[in-house]
Amino acid sequence: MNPIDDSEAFEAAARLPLSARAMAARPAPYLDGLNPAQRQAVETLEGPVLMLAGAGTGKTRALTARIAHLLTTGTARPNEVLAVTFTNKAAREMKDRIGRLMGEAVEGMPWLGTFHAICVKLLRRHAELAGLQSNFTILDADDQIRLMKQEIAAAGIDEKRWPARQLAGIIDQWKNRALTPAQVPASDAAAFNNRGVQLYAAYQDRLRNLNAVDFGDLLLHMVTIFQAHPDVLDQYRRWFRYILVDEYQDTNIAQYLWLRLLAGGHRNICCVGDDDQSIYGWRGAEVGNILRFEKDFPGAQVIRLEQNYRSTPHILAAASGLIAANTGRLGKTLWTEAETGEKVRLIGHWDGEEEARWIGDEAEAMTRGTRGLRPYTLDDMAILVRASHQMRAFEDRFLTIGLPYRVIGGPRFYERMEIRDAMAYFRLAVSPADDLAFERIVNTPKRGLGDKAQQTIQQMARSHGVPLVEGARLVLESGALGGKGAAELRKLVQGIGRWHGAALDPRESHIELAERILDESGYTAMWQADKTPEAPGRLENLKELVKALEEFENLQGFLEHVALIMDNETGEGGARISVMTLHAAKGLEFPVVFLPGWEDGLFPNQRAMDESGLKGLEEERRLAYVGITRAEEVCTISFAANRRVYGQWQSQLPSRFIDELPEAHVEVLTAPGLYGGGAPQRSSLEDAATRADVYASPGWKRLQARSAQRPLAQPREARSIVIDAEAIAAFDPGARVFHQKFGYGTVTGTEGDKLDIAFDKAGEKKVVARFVVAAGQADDVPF
DNA sequence: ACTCGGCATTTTTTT
DNA sequence: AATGCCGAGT
Repeated sequence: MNPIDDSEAFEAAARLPLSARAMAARPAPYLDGLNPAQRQAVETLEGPVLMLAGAGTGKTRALTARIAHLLTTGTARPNEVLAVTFTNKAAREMKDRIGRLMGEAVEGMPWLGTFHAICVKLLRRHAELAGLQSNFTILDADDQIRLMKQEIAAAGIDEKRWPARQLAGIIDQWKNRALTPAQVPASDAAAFNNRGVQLYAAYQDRLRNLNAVDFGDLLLHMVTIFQAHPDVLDQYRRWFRYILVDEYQDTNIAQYLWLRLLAGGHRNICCVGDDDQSIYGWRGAEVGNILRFEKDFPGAQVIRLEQNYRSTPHILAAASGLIAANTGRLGKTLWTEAETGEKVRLIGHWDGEEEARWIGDEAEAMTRGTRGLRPYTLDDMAILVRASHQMRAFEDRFLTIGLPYRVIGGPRFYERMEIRDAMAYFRLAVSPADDLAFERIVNTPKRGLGDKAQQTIQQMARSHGVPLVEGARLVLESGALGGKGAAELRKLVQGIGRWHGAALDPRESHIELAERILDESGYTAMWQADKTPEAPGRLENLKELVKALEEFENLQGFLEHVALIMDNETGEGGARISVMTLHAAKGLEFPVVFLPGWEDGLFPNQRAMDESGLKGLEEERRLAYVGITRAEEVCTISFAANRRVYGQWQSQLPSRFIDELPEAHVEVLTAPGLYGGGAPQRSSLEDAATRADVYASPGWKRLQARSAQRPLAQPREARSIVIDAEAIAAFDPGARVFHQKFGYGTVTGTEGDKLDIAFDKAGEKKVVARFVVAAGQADDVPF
C-alpha cells in the first residue's frame, strides 16, 4: 500500500556502501550454533539452493540467518531481498527474528511477506496493465460467491443443481494454475455444465468493471503482466537480487511461475520446504514443484536439514514410521540428540464427549504434573483437530469446567456479520462505486428497500452504466420510488456522499469518521434495538473494530490490511490451551500436543479420499505427520468409538494411521478411575471395553476379538462393536432390526457381510451388518 | 416488505 | 445440531 522506493534507490543499492563492507568485517553472531548443514544453507548465497528441511530442523533459523548473512556481508540491501512466506504468521515471525538478529539497524524489509501481500504491492503499481485502477478492492470469499451467484443467474442456470461454491472452486483451480479464461484447456471445457469457461470470462469482466480482484487474481494478474511485459519483469529481476521462499512445497503453479519468472535472470533463489509437510494439495499446491526443483534449476545445490531439535526420539520415530507409508518422497532421515522421553500415548474413548472430557482433565492434571511428567502450563499445550467443527466439543467442555482456552483460526473476527457490514460502510466511504458493498448494506439496517426497490436501482444503474449509488440517485430523481423507502434511500445516498468527502479530507480523523458512519447509518442503533442475546457481543465487536482502526493512517489502509490479513491475534491474558486445526498448526510447536479424533472417515477424512484417492490419503497422512511432529515432549493421540455426525450417532473405526504407528514407540493409556464422577449411567465395563488394548488391533475387528474373549462383556457394549460374520449370523431373514439412520426394518436376505433390509420408513436398503442391532435390544442403546 | 416456519444441506483444510 | 433457503402468511 505504501508507494515503494523509486527505482533509483534500487539501482543505487547495487553499489556496496562502505558501511556494509565494514559490517562484513564484524563477527557474525547469527552463525553461532548452526550445524554444518544449516551453515551451508546460510552461506551458499549464489545460485539456486533447495533447502530440504524436515520438521523441527531449524528451518526458520537457517532462513533468517541467511537473510542476516546477505545483509551483514553487504551482499544485498534489505530492499533487494524478496522473501516470500505462505502465511502472515510466518512473515511476522521472520521479521521479528531478523530484527532480533540484526538489531534495529535494519529497518524492515519491504519485500518480506506472503505471496499475496507482495503481489498486491506490485499490482497496485501496474494495475493499468491488468485493466484495473491502482485502488482496486480485494474481494473476500463471500463477495466472490455473491458475484458468481449473479453470473449463474444471468446465464440462466439453475443454481440448485450448479451451486456457486462449486463454480468458485473450479475458477479458483484455474487461477491456481495461472490460466486466464482464454487459456483454459479444452479438456476442462465440460466443467460446470459446459459453461464454466464462459462464466469464468464473465466473472473476470465483472471484476474488472468493479475494479476488483479476488485472491487468485493477485498472482494471476502478476504472472500475466510479467509474461506480457518483459520490460516490467526485467525491472524486478534487477530489483530482487536474492529470492527466498518458505514452505515451497505449498506453492501452486501460479506461484511457481511467478517465482520462476523473477528468478529467471540471476537464479539466486533459495527455496525451503519439506515434501512430507505438503498439506495444501486441495487448494492447488503442487508437491511436484519441490520434487522437480533440481530440474527447474539445473546445478541447484540441495541441502538437507535432518537434525531435529524439537521432539523426543519416540515422537520422531512414531512420525517417521507413519510417513514412511507414503510413496514418492524425497526422503529424509531425521535424527535427534534429545533424551528418550515419553512414548507417543494412545487412548480410545467411548464417544467424542468423553474424549473432550478426558483431554480437559488430563490437561488440567498436567499443569500440576501427572504420570511422572513434569508440570506444564496451559500455554505449553495444544489440541490439533482435523476439521474445525471438532473444536466445538472442546469449547463446550472447557467452558463448563472453566479451563482457559484459545481458539486459533476459528470463525474469525473479520468474517462476522456485523464486522463485514461495518466494513461495507467503510468501503463505500472510501469508494462509493463499490457496488458489492452497496448491495450488502442498502437494506441493513432495514430501510424498507426490498427486492423490488433494489431491482429498480440495479436497472437504473445498468442502463446508465453507472455504479449503484449513482443509480440510486437517479431513481430518486426520477421519482420512481415513493414513500418511506425513498426518504431512507435519500438519507443513505447523501450519507455516502458526506462520508466519502470526509474520507478524502486528510484533516478528518478516520476513527471519528468510522464512528460517525456507524452512527448516522443507523447501524449501531439497529443492534442496540436488537433484543437477541448476541446483540451486546456484536456491539462489543464493533467497538473493537473501531479501536483496531487506531493503528492505521486512514480507512483505506485499514481495509487493505483486513482484506489480506483476516486474522486477529487476540491479547494474551493468562495461560491458555490452544485449539486449532492441523493446517493452522503447521510451523508451530508445543511441548504437549493432543491429537483427537483419529477415526477413519474423520481422519483420514473420507471426502479427501473420495475426491483424490490415494493422493488424498497420502496428503492426510502428511497431515498426521505434521500433527505428531508439532509435539516436543508429549504427544497424545485419541479416538472415540462413537461420534455424532450431522446430529446422528455413528460408530467409528480407529484411524488406519493408528495401525501404521510403530508399536515400539507407542504406549496405550488405559486410565481407569479418571471418570469417577463423569458418566454415572455408563458402566466401567464399557469404558474398559472401548479402552481395551486397541493398539494391538487394527480397527474394531481385533478389538471385537478381544472383547469376545472377555466373558464379562455385556450385550450392550458388544452391540456397538458387533462384527461381520457373527453379526450376520445373528440376523436371519425375518429378523427385526434397528439402524441408526434408517430406523426399524425387517431383514429380507443376507449377502456377504451385508444385509438386505426392508425398512419401515426408508424402504429397501443394503446395509453393512455391523451398523444394525436387533430391534428388541435397540430401545436401551445409549445412542 | 418483512417474518416465520418448514425443509434441505451441511463439515476438510485457507491465502 | 445448526444454518440457509424458500414460500406462505402478516
